[in-house]
Amino acid sequence: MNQLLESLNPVQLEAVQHNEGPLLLLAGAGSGKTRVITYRIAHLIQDHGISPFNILAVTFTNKAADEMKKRIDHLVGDVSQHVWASTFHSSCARILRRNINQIGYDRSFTIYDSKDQMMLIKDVLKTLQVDEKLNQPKAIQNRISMAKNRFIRPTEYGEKISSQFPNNPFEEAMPVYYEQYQNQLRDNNALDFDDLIILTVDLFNQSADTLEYYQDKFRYIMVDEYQDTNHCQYLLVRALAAKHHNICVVGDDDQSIYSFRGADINNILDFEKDYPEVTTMRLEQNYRSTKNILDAANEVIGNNNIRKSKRLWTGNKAGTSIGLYRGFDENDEANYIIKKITERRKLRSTKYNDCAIFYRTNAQSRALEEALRYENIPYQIIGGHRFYERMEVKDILAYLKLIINPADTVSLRRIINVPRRGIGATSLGRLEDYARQRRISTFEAIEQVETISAIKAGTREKIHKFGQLIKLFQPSSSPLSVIIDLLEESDYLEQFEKDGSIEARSRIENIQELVSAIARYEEIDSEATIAGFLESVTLASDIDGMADENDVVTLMTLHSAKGLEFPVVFMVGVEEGLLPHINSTGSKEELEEERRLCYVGITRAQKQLYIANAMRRRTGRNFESRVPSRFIDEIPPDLFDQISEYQPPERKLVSSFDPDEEEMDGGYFVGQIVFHVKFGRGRIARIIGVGGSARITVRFDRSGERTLMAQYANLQIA
DNA sequence: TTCGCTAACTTTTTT
DNA sequence: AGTTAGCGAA
Repeated sequence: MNQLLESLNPVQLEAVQHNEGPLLLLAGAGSGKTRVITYRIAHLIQDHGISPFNILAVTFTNKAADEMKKRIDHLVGDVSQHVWASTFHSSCARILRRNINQIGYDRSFTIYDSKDQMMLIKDVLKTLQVDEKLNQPKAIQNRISMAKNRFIRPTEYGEKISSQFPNNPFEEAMPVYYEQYQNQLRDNNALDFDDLIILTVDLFNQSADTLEYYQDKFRYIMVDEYQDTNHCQYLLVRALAAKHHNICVVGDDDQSIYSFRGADINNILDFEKDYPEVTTMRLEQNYRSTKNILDAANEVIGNNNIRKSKRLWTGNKAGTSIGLYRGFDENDEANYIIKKITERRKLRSTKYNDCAIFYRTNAQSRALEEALRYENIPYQIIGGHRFYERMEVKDILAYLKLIINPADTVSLRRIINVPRRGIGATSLGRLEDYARQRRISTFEAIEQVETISAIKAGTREKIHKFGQLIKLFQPSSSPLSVIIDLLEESDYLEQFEKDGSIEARSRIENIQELVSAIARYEEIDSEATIAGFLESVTLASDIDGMADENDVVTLMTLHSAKGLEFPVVFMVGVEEGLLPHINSTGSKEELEEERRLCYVGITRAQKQLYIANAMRRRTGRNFESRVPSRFIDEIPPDLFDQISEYQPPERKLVSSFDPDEEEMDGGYFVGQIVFHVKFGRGRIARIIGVGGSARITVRFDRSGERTLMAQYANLQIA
């Protein structure tokens, strides 16, 4: 251990050796904070005789937690497995599985992901007979989540939030929606993501004994990525640390990128106020990136005002210049990246593995994927359509959820007629009416279905059979045996087997993959339960599924990239409207968060950074002209390679898009002969504006002058 | 009453 | 691309 300590720089060493009392560690990007946290834990265990049972380390993703465990294991060996290293959500789920009965929930509760949540909100709106167009479920979901993050209850919502929006019918209705939603959750014995945190805080508020138990258990607490905690998580940490004050939080206000999820940057800025006796340390030496890359990052983030002032420095050499490319469109942008990857692979033995491509929105991955596939470059995409959100996977998971928690009507509704059993919306509605009248769950109504005269006898029998199917399985049986029997008994696969299409085949493969996932889970966990598997699945994050051992290029959003590093980084779509995103340029705060996002992207790069954008980009049906991001202007020009731009080929480009799309291109010119479906042949007289919104005036042979919108004109070029 | 087909609409970031 | 509303057929 002592030998290990020698490898730390003075500040890192000081942080590792600071054991008692609150510690605020402001750790810049690439400053070795994970190293500090793991060494600190190892130091506590080995040199101070602290029991690993008394240590809680909270990270942002399960992957980060696993990584941390691995590194602690490396330092101290097997005892490391007793350290609680997990995410906020997983830790809380674990606590609630033990103690939630103290606050009136059943310990077999189900955790709803955001899709389940959405179903429930839609159901609430339907019951209240509210128009979904005026009161969008997504907006409601957002409001509720934000309220929960701020520890605001349905009863307090009106006073604390709605009152700030006078004469806003939507805001005024919110308390009702929120309350109904929460009631529904409770009736279903279900918790959403935010409930995991808020109910743990409730538990601690209501039971002093339980709180004290966990305070004493977690005498040493470490929170990573503290800048991304929300108010509710702050309350949780504060409660846990209140007795012993051995709380070490690590964060970087410059990397706070989750305010849309309720992250409160004040949690880090105000830590010193909460704990007056706090020791604050700054890790400002960057070990990750070349000087050029770090200089670019520093210059960009220097334009933010709301931050603790600091400047990262590095002893690393300047390295190569930053590549900047302005492509013709998203396909050209993708081709540039592929060219660079292939080039590097040939010249300097860069592996695919070393390369990552970051974008602002998931939709941007499409063009990149197509290009990579065309060139046969192996890649993995993090996020987007997650495996566990695939329709067929969710169906099977819903079966499992219903087996362990029959009160879960969201899952019940999902599968009662999947595969088709001849139980339609009308019968289901009658079943639910019956349940509502008797104040029983829908599943209990199924058990009494023979007595429901409103449902036809034939359908009653079908519903009864469905009930029997679910009751066939024991919640306590081994997950693997249950899923195998379930696939057999439910005839679920038959619908795809009959189909035989590629799509159906891939669905069957996905279910097989789910079975193997359960098998793997059973191998790892000696106390495997269905509930445990479902929990690990629901709380898994995109990043958790990332494989670092395969030689593939990795694609992900800038948000997902946080905490990672790659030798070669490509940032694409660095344009106004995308980064900063169009929806986040309303306020100074939002814009600064976009800048931090850009900063996070830049600082992921170790050796080489490429920044790319496009002159025009396809948005839905149309093309839009795009302007380079203001963040590019914030990088000193001398850090860039010679700036390259799309060069139109001599002859007309044989493009990869189909002719229909080509017409919506701004590639018209005055004097051009064009054909219109209705107006026939004509010559372009004037063009006002650019891109899809341009107005083109055409002098038609038959019908005279007409002005058309470029995007709708549908002109054939002669 | 259930089911399958077509057409329209939407995409910021996520535990 | 994936969901959803609406319509006609079984």
